[in-house]
Amino acid sequence: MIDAKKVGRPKKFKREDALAAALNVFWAKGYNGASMKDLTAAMKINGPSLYAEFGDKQTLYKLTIDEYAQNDACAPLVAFEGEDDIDKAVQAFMAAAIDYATLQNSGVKGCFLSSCVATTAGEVEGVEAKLQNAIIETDKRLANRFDLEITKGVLPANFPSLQRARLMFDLRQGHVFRARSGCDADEMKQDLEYRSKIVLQADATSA
Amino acid sequence: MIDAKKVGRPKKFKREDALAAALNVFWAKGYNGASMKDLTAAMKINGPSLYAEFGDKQTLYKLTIDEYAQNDACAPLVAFEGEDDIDKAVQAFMAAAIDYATLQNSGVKGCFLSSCVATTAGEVEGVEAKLQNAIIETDKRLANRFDLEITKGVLPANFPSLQRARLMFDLRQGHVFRARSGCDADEMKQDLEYRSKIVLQADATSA
DNA sequence: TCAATATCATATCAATCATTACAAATTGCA
DNA sequence: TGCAATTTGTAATGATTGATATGATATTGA
Repeated sequence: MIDAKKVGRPKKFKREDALAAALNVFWAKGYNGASMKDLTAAMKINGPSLYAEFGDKQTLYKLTIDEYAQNDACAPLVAFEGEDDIDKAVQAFMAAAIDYATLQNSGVKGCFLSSCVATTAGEVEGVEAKLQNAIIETDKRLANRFDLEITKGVLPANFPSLQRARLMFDLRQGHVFRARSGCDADEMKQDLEYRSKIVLQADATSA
Repeated sequence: MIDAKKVGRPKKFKREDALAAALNVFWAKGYNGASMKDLTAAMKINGPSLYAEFGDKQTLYKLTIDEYAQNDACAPLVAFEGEDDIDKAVQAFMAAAIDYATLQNSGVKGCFLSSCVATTAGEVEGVEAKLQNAIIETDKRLANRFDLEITKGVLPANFPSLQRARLMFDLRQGHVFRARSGCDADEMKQDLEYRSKIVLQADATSA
């Protein structure tokens, strides 16, 4: 079933590679700033091939949003979930987010969703829902790890998982906005230890 | 000197009103998504008049960025500085930022800088510097208030003003991104009391 | 009343936009 | 070897883009 030989002239591109290239173009120039000429050039694909494979520009755009949400945006989450110690895990999440926002091979900076896609939230149909979904899912996934730590006894039973998940996510938005604006990664990482502490401290709601 | 009568046919528009209208168009559609047709219609101005008054589209865009940075973006800062009690002041800042990101008369949501202008950071010359400047100035202005509270003895002498200023600013980015994505204002305000607490607590760096 | 001046409104410019016909090219299968 | 199937490459589509050239219109000062 995989890569079954088909009749007809073979494609010159891999769908996933073309999609990744398109993502980079949209990330760098935004939806409206990216022309079909920009896209076909970066994707190494012809106009007709692009339309045959991805529909039209708007459909391609939404596909790159899904691609980013399912892959790229997960990198910090994977770092978060892969670290055993919860304090190191929080720091790893933030460090990964900062690195990802400043060290892209393509040279683009920031977060595709918050620094680019957000612009089209009111204009391109369905984008607002995609953003909303990405936010909710990330909040949940972060909170799940905190819940796990509660069951393990590392975090207290009354630890407000979702509240702290939202906190982590919002701090991330600050980082990626700063990154898009040219802020230095190391400068942002200076506060990491402190920020991890406030995310995890148990008694902030009282006092 | 003010409003001096000049020879010639009088202008039909006020510069500041036209600029505010242009800001709303860019805010809603982004720089590339906003056409000159959109702009002239919203500004109630003719093409040639627009070019005579504001130069070209890019110059107008940069003017709206300055306009926003000097006026709109200051609203939460004014709320922050106008409240005597520091805890209430921090909450007022965040509440104002949330309100401003969700209750625009024009219907646009989020923050113009982080939800729209950021997209053009790498493409439109000078925008990255404007963003960088806005960030640094806001950080400073927030920190100044904390420094004042230190001299008043309300906050301890070793209170890390700039660190907490950055924290406040980054939390704000989370709020405005959520707002742009359609998140409810009241939902975001639920965490305000807690978030103010972590911004102001003195002993988070130790422990 | 009439120049002088400045803005308004309309029409238009070349360039670029997203999208698509059309024909050549490349494959599998009969 | 030739046909059917599929993609590629080129070129062209009409629409829209940002920006102007032109002339009518409105106001001031003499």
